[in-house]
Amino acid sequence: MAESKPGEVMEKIVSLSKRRGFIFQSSEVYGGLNGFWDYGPLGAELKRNIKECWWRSMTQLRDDVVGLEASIIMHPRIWEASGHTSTFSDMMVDCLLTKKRFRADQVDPQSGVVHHFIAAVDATEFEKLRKDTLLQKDSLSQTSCVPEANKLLESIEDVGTALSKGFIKLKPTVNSAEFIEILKRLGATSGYNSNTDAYSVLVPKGKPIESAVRVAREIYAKGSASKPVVVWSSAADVAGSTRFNPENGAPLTEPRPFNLMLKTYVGPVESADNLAYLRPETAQAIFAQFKNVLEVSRQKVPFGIAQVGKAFRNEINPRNFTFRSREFEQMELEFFIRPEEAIEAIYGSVTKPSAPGHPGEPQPNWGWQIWHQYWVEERLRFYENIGLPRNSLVEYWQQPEELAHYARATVDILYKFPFSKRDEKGELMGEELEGIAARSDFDLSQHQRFAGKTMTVFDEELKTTWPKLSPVKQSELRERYFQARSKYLTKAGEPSDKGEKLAQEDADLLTKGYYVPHVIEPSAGVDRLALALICSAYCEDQAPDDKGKLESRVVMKFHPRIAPIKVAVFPLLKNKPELVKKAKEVRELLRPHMTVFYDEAGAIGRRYRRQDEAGTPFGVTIDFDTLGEQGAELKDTVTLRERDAMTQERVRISDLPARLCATIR
RNA sequence: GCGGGUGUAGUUCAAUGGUAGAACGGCAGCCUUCCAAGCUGCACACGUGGGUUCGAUUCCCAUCACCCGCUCCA
Repeated sequence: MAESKPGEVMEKIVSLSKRRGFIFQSSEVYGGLNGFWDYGPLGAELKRNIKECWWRSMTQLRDDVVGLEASIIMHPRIWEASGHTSTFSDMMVDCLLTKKRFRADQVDPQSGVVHHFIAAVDATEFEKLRKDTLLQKDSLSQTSCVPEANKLLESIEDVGTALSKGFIKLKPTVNSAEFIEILKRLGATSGYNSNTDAYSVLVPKGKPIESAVRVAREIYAKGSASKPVVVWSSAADVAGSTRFNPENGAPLTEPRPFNLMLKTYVGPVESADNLAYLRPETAQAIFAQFKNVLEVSRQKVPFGIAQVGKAFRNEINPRNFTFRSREFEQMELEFFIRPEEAIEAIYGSVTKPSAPGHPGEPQPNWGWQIWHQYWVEERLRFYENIGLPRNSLVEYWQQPEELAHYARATVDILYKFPFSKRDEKGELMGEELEGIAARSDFDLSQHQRFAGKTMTVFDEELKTTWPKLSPVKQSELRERYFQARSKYLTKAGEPSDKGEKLAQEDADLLTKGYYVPHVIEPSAGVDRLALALICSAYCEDQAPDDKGKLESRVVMKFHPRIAPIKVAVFPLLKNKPELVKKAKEVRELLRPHMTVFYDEAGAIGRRYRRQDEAGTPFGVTIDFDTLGEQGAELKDTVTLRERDAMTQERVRISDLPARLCATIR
């Protein structure tokens, strides 16, 4: 990473992304669309490589994980079961003064006196109006506003001190709606400026009206009037109101639904019956298809289901280039494990983590904690394997208060993006690339309840082991499992008698070898990873020009495994047909094995530099030696140029495929 | 969602109330025996919509987008 100012690095990366065809703004010719991005030729290759690396390491190189590719639109009930419908459609209110946002159901009810304000006038203008009216000034009479202005002032109690108090009180006989009408007419005919919005402010009982006036003036001051004099109309006692900000008594907006799922309609009719959502995460499809996959894959718990696919969230505030987008791609694994009661029944004990770091090859008696640790370490290895240095990553253990209610533990893997916040020591804190969550049996249990279909697995080993346990052990394990199920059902909102009954049934099932598996979920963002790899690869260094003078060079130091183009093939000169012919032969030789880019335009140094910006790790140049002009021993050898060190090496053409394939796999 | 800033070729930047230049990049050609050489030619831009004006890329308003700070991030 180049040592520039933080904002500048990001700007350079954004501009290079466009210049070289990594990332474009979506719908750019129409002015763009907030939160959506497209990948150009190099970006598309980069993303493919990321996904392929992930897929290979998660499924093809393992025995215990299989794949799934589910539809983006699923049954709406899935999102009820997962909790997305309710949490995504919370009613939210905003404080009109501080703009702070609250969940409507979490505002503490307040009691006290509500002061109603119906308008505000600018202090300077009000004073001018008052004087002009008293003096019957021309400016008013010319627009025949005198009667209006007179009527306005007559409606007010104690006009003289209104300015110093900061508020106007209407005479009890005055109709406030008529007063507003006069204000508006004055504004329309003479340009007299006022704000006719109404606000109410709550103050505790016994507090003077001035404290309400102060809050009201601040609210009006955010509008047109810089020094507002507010118009007070009435006050009333209230009890248990949730319409005011508990912190300052300022009014809150009407509760507004706040749904972060993108909606669509299935079928041609836009009715509530047809409402569907674009999935906000890919994980739920895995849970919903759990039984089908289990049935056909000949897998047994512990095993996992992996999926790569698009997801959509109607983010409030897309930010930081592609980092927070409304359409994005996820790579998720749901790894199903036995509940600890089953492990203990079968193996006598449960293995827990004993030391930090990778715990090694999975063992059948591993408990959820060690499985969780295993996946954290596996994922860190993955990132290092595709070129993110360990010191650019942060392993962050979520604090208990940060955990989602169903999660037992979550580790975030963060990458230190240039736009990351810094801690008090000035170190980049990092932004989330992936979360590895231990989610207990929450998800499958939810779908079991909502769909009314069993999500249990049958464990032959458990069934045969259980009868051999001592009655004491049996009842201990059964009780623990009952308690766990009972806790879940209570949290899920089942009435206590029904919850108790269901938990007893679950506990009975355990003794017969059935249980709902628990799950460890490593969930990563493809686009975030692509951005991290681009940021990590970006590098400015010095390279000599053809006269040996050092010039700055931009080079994308992608790991060969994920580099969009693996090798570029150049004839040294393009006007020598023998060189061109040979170079094209080399291109065809390599093409079946990797992405190859052929370039014959311009000087050779220029072509190297072009590939440096694309992040192509290798350049192969065909020269006159290749043709055998310097003798037979150099015939059919080429220059292999390495991107980062710019070193050159003489390599036999026949050795090239194996040589290059070794580095890109 | 709030506040501030910015929108001119692919990129980075100029200039201007009378419809725009450069550098680099791109393409084509010539040349060129290993790190952005040279020469010739070509293509490409005032984010969008209103308003003011005889005339707007320029001034005003709105909108969209991007950046920064807050807010939010199940």
